Amino acid sequence: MLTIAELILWATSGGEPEIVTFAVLLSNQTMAHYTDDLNAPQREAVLHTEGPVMLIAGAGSGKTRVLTYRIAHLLDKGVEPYNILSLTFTNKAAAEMRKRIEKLVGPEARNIWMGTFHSVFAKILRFEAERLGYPSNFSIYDTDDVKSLLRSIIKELNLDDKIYKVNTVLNRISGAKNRLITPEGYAKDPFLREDDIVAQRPRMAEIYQIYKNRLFKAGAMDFDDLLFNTNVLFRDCPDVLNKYQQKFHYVMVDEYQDTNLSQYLITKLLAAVRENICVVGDDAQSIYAFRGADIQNILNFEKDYPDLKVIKLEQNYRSTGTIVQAANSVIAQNQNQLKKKVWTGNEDGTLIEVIRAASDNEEGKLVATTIFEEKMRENWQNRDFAILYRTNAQSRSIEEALRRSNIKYRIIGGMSFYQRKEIKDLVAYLRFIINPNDEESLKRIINTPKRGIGDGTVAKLFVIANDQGADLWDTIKAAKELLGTRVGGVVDEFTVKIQSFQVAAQHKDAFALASQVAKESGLMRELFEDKTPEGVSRYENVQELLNAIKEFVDNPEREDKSIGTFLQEISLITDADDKAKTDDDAVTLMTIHMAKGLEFKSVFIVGLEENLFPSQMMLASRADLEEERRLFYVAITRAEKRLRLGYALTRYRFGNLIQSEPSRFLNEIDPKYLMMTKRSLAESEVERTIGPPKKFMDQFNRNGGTVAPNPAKKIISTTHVTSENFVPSPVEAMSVGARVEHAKFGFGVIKHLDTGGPEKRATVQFELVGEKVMLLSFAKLMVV
DNA sequence: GCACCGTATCTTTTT
DNA sequence: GATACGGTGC
Repeated sequence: MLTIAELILWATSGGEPEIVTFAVLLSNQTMAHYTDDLNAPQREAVLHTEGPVMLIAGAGSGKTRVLTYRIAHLLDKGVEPYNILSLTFTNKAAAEMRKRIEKLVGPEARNIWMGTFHSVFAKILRFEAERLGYPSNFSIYDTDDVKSLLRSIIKELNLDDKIYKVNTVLNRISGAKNRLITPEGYAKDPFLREDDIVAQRPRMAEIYQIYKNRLFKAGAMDFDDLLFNTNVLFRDCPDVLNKYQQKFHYVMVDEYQDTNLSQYLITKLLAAVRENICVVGDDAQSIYAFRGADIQNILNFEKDYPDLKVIKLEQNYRSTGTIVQAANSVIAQNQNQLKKKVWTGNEDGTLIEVIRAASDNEEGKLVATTIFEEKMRENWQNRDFAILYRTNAQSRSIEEALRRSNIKYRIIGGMSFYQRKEIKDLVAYLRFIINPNDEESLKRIINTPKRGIGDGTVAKLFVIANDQGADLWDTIKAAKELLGTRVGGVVDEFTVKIQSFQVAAQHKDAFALASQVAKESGLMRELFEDKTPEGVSRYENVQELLNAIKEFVDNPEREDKSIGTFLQEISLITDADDKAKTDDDAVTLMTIHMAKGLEFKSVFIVGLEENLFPSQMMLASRADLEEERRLFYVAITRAEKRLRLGYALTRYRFGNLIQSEPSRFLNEIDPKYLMMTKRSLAESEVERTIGPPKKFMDQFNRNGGTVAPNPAKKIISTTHVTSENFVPSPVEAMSVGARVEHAKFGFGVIKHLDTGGPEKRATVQFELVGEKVMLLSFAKLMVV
């Protein structure tokens, strides 16, 4: 029996008339069916296809479902899939959406233009490269390539690399490109110049200019160029712009709050003719300002399209009431935000647990044991859990603990497959074969495996190529004349080998070519001879790359099987996209940034410490701190059922121990949603050596936070079981010498009353915890 | 030209 | 605790 989708497909591809009617009927039913499980604003968003639409979609509000249905609805209405452009934030999100649309409407979903800004426009640039003077086989430089090139330039200019730090230079250039500032524009900009002069690096503009020239000469683009050059293309070639304007009848942009100026302009240009543009965003989840994202794009949007339809999705279907309200209480502290009320009909669920650990290692252990217990209790699987952190470096201690507890885990982010040295080496060969001006690839392979061509020789060749304006490839082919016969001869052998590969590339498919290169370059032999475990693993990685190329070539759905296309695709793959990684049942570890858009039953946010989260670097301005807070908001809203917040009192950083204080963010959650668990195995030891984490605990107690009954056997000596008839006494009842009971600190005597300040305060000598100063308006004390 | 070793700096987050 | 760079000795 055919599925409805298949029927529709059959009908639309020319079935018999009766069937068509039947299918249309079914199709309408399908519509009715799939709009049935949408709420009113969601349905409106799906059905309102013509004209500009902006969806303000709160966390967990079913945004992906709306986008999926919306596209399915367009296809249902007869829009051709290749007339739809859908831009997502990650390749994974695109793949996921494509899968879901395919379920609804069938295989025609494959022809929708769907992907990240970078991948979609890289594809377009490849078609149109000549218009910009680029080869269509242009290389895409990743961050490592870019840094290496910048290092060379800084060195060649004889600049101090302590002042001109590669990362700083890269950030400056990247920031400029994202705002569409050219090197000439950079040099003229008084603000940029002022910044650079203050920072003692007056030659930034010059570096930018040289960098740009070198990329162009190498036939290479960096990530930012993919967007920058798309803008140049559309500006300088109106016919090309017109072509794509006519092509894309419907444009959709997900995660609109994270677009930068460059991306904003591209979408605006593409949608200018039909204005069928739908953007989806949530200002509360804007976490990429550091990459040039600008919330203003959302505000500008209303100005750009006066007849804009704004739809707000505010009902959260993902999380418990507690989690939603806690998240709201956090984000409410930001001044900059659009008005929006996220709510949920879900039950309140359990309180959010705060886990305090003595050290980062203990934090890992507590997380591991908690996961173990919860898995048993709820019968959940590893894949239901995620551990989120601010920086990649934090994964180490968690990994260690999970390994010891035999809990399977996977790490998203960090070094991806395609960043490994052995992979990059082989990829560099392939890249160089189809683009022999690719300077960075040449640097990588000219002496790999070792063939006696040292840094000095390579530097010499680059100087010749750059000074005389000659092609890099022509230069090294002439090595024999340019260098001595000894080194020149070796370089010559290398170019001959490359040329033989280039010939092979003419008639062999990508897989055959890659296999030949792996073998004849000597890369495989070198790795094969290394019998250390790392060496074996490297050898296997290269095999895996070859397998991936084989799969690429064997895929019948693919029309373009050229090695160039393969290289382009892998250069834009990130670790998060790796499908193999999400297949087995494992706990997920990743940064909060990577977690955006995902959801898990049980979420741990760890490392909630001042200077770590919020990050030290984000404390300077309110805007930065607010971005950190949005990041915290994103983290909280990943959780469906359970949320736990962890912090450690000590942590290794740089390899030496530092003390940390609980994050201010802990104080920003309304304490009525929190529960303090005293799980820490070494708790008493912590108190003795470090003292209680005063700031957070004080406020926590004062505000009436809940302390959970200790799940472990040991009761901490400071825990007090409140009397049955405990009722806090009014402030007037307090007097010096009175014996009082406190919900948490137990019994004590008031030593001193201070009524002078704005708040009445009492100094109380407790039997269990010693002397404490308490604000009477907050502290719950009962006179006994 | 290359292999080895000590030192400095680094950590925010990503396409 | 890693990596990248400079210095040293072969």
